[in-house]
Amino acid sequence: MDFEDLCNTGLVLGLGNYSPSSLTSKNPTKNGDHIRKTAEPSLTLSLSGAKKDDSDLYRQDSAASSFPTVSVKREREVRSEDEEEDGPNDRKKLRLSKAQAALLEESFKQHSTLNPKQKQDLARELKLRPRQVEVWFQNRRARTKLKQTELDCEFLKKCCETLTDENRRLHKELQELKLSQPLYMQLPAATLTMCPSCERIGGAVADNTAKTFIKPHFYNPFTNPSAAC
DNA sequence: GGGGTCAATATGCCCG
DNA sequence: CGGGCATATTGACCCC
Repeated sequence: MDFEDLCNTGLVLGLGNYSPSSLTSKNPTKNGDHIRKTAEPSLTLSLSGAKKDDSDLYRQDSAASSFPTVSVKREREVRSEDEEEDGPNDRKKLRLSKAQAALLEESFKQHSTLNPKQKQDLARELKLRPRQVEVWFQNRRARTKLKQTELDCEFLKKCCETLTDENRRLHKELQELKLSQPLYMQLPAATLTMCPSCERIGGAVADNTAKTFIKPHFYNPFTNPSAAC
């Protein structure tokens, strides 16, 4: 479901400051900035290798790296044979070990972005490249945001359902009230006037209808403040 | 085999 | 202008 669907119910949701733009990953294209504005600024520290190249610089280690803590090998190293021949072209799938993932998660809980020192330390601790840690955090933030978007969507959907029900209920109530009230009560209030002296309702300004039924006892000071009967 | 997950890559924007 | 970031996409891998 997308946000448009939500809005097509004919209801207008008043949900405080909720901004639909934070919802629509539909057209996220350029600006991820609404997120970043709130994120902590981080210093930059460049590693000697170029940005895009460090993966190549370190590519070999995808097979070699293991996380020391529990001497965990890579999680699903079923295909250990291929890993020997770590060709230059292959983009093998590194699977982080449970211990690595746990530590990354732990760290993410504390701060969803890393400054260069944190990145370095974490990378060292995990026996990963800083770039890998960085990528992991990027992906992790993306996952978090996606999940949050889904939750927001669910929430709005619920709101929409609730309001639709409420709207239906109120319509029904109004219908019932209309049926149970005297006829003049069914006139729009603004068309009714009440004589200040006798306190009886006069009809609307040029009402033909009011003649036919009991004089209503409403007074509209704006239409006829000093009018007498 | 196809769908899901996730690390890695590509791209574009923003900010210092 | 370079680095960091968000976002989209790719591709390896797993599981049913």
